[in-house]
Amino acid sequence: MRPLFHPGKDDIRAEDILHALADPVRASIFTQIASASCAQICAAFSSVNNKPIPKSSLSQHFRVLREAGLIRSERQGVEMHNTSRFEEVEARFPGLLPAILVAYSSRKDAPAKAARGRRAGGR
Amino acid sequence: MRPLFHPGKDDIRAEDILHALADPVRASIFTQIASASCAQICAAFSSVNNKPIPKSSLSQHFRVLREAGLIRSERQGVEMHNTSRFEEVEARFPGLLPAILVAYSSRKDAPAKAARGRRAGGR
DNA sequence: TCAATAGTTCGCAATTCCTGAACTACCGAA
DNA sequence: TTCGGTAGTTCAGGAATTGCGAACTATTGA
Repeated sequence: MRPLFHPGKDDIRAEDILHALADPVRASIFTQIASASCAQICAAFSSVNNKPIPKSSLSQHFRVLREAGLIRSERQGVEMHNTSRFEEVEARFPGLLPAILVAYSSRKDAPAKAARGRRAGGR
Repeated sequence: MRPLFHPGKDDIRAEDILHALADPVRASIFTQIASASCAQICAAFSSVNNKPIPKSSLSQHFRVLREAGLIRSERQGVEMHNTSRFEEVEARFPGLLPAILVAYSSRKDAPAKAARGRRAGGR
């Protein structure tokens, strides 16, 4: 198993942060990470949404978050310990994460209205 | 030609904003839009970077920005008039756009270090 | 050593993205 | 009205990315 890559604090890039958090699933994972394991997140998704996310997909999501510099993953015994790198990201891009998290938390939009008819007839 | 889709102010979604601005090219377009036409943006990219962006790609970028609710595009004679919807987005997601724009403008990262060795051997 | 648990990696299908070519829309001149 | 030029959109295909089941790796406890 290859060692997990974590970008250095100064290598964190705005586009990686935005890309990582542009996926609502990953944004949700990130907000739930107060030191949660992958399995706990997985269980949470299974119960809240009734759509259980496959663990391979979840692993990929964690990788994207990790390589964007948003979380740090360390093995602790048999499971993985994920911690937020909020402070580091905040130091590099002040105000960015709070603004994004607020934007997501304020979504009162109807839940996933199936593309809401946009891109009508779209490719 | 299909009429251009613009989401209503309250239909703007955080994930669309983040996805649209996760692309440095689009972020750059957005910051340059003080009422610029597609052709002007295109010319700007040709001169600044020496990599001219094909107009079809540019058109797609504009579409993503438009459908995310970030810009408004209106035909004015033979060319397209793009204006920022900054205030509307700001009203819906306070602080989001300023934080993102600041994050991009503060990038002092070495220009495109060719993936910086990350994802070593990565898929 | 074996079984169980947690997560990663592989491989392929599905989706999305990029871009040259063709097309549409508008304008001005003949 | 027709032609020619300019500006931008749409189409089609290949490239790149993503999603996910299956196989694999790592660690612990019996």
